Amino acid sequence: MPKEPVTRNDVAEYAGVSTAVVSYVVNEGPRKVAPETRNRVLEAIRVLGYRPNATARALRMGTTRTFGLITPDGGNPLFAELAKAIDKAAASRGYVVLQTSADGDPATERAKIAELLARQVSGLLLVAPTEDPDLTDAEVPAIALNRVLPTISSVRPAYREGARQGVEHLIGHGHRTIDLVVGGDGHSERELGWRDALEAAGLPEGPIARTTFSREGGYLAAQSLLPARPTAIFASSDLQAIGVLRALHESGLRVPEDVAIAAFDGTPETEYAWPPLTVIRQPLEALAREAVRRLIEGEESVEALTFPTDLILRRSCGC
Amino acid sequence: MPKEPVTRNDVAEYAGVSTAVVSYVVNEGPRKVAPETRNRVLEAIRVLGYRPNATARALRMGTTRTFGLITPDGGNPLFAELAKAIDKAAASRGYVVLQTSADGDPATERAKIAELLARQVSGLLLVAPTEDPDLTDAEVPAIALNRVLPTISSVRPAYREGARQGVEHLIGHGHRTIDLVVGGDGHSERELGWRDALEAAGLPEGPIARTTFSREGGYLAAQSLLPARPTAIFASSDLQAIGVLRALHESGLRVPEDVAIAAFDGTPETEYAWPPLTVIRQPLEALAREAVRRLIEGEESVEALTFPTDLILRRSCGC
DNA sequence: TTGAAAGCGATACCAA
DNA sequence: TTGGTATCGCTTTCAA
Repeated sequence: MPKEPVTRNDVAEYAGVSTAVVSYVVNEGPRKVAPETRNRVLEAIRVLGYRPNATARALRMGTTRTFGLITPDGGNPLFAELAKAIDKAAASRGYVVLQTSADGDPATERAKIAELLARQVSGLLLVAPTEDPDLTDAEVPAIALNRVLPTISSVRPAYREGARQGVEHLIGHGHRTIDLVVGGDGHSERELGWRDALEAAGLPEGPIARTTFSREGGYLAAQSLLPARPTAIFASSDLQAIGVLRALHESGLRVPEDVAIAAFDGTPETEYAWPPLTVIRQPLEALAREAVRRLIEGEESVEALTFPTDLILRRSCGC
Repeated sequence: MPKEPVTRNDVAEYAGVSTAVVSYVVNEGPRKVAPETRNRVLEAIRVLGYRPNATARALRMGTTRTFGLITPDGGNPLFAELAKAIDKAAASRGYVVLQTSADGDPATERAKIAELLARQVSGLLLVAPTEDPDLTDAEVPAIALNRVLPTISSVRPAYREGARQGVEHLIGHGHRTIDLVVGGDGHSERELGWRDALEAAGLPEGPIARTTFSREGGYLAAQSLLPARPTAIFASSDLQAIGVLRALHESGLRVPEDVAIAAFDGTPETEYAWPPLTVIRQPLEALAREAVRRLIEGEESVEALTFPTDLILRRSCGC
């Protein structure tokens, strides 16, 4: 049964002081309060079960201490992990996170951004946004994660270097051709990293299968690659690698004996894939912390900062 | 560069009307506005790029149209899927969701609840809470998902019937013993469903391995079960089943030829496990919709509603 | 050290 | 049909 909310007025009355004093006590400033008065107020707060109204506070202060977070798909394990890291980083600074999915659809994305702006979020975190948002008359800092945009600040993993490292590792196992399963628009940095490694080793570019960033995408891509008998495949995401694994199993191919695999991302799912996947792990915690820091500290640099990845060796590459 | 926010006053001034009229136009009520005046106001809104301040509105109206969502772990694929479904259900009703993780820790859970209450959420969604929250002097409706609590409303999958159905299916494949890998406190409904099925078939209870709701938990549990040569294992969660699979693969056991498996939950990950897992799928969308509906419509029933699960047959059971 | 009061932006009643 | 204004709960300046 909903009860009447207890306000600062009730507390003031109960303690026999003015509302200003209650405020001083609650916020420990900006004026000092006599210890005895302070105790009366504290007692009143306790007895009445008073909880300051953050909405009123936000209106007065001009800040909600709330971030808006938009991902393409909250169900994607990578984004779920990233969201969790962001929540943690935000919580440690006293912020909370309004999280929502945009389904990778530009129109939905715009609508969600508008909704979050109307709610006066103190900052916007856009994970892999589909387009450059129009924030010109927004009073709010924004940062893109895992995608570089012209007009807003961004942080991302060192895609190119990470991919290169993964492919180099595969090459180190003696493979002369490394197939690529890649998502996105064909200008991905992960693809460039794959090229870098091949070129550095004087190897020709292997076959490329372009697809979506999903398990099914990886599965279909692998099916298109298999007739040519690949010996090693690099996948641009975990999910794709999982799909690749399935295609290989169905074909009776052994991993890593017949085909070696490595993938970008490194979500927990890969550790329990069969065989366990060698991955380039995204530094999600570092990305989250830096993004939150920039938002809070109002760092306006549009410079796209990059965070180093981790190569995690497991069975799928042949190690 | 942060700009000055445009307020309703600016719009009123620009349009040459009072602030009340702006409000009438924005909210399409509660008073009628002459078409011509209305157009002037709309024009002003457009030109100035006015966005109503939801914080002020919330203060005035006494509702934020925001839900608080607490899960034990945002990184868990099941909870991520559920959160996504909740976001969708909430968004369709004009609500947004403040999502946070409590790490399955009661103290953290209490702190997060307090934080969300202070922020005046319009409702609280608690996924698998660790304890019965003290909401006695909160003005807010709450609902538990996937866990029944004495003092608050709840919705959950038909754990017992679902588990029973899964185990029955395994029995239908001719297994005379069904091992159980189960998480939680030992009073789980999933365990009861397993018993139901065994009893109905006149079969003795198979071995039980109690562990955590995680991949690693399933892995360790399976290792403890394997020496006795099980022919079928039912896991109380997807994650555990994934861990079981790994243990089986490492032992060189074939699934489903040597050991059949079925599991509760049905997250997308199971479809791409090797072999694909037969699962009891939780009706996440239905759970989310009902939870949101109850919160919005203020249904105070403490009755614990249950939603039917889906048995999804894949390779791991022997089908 | 404490209190009175203005003001954050929006809603909606009461008058005009 | 439109406008003036009290109010939501809180913070903080200014005065006492």
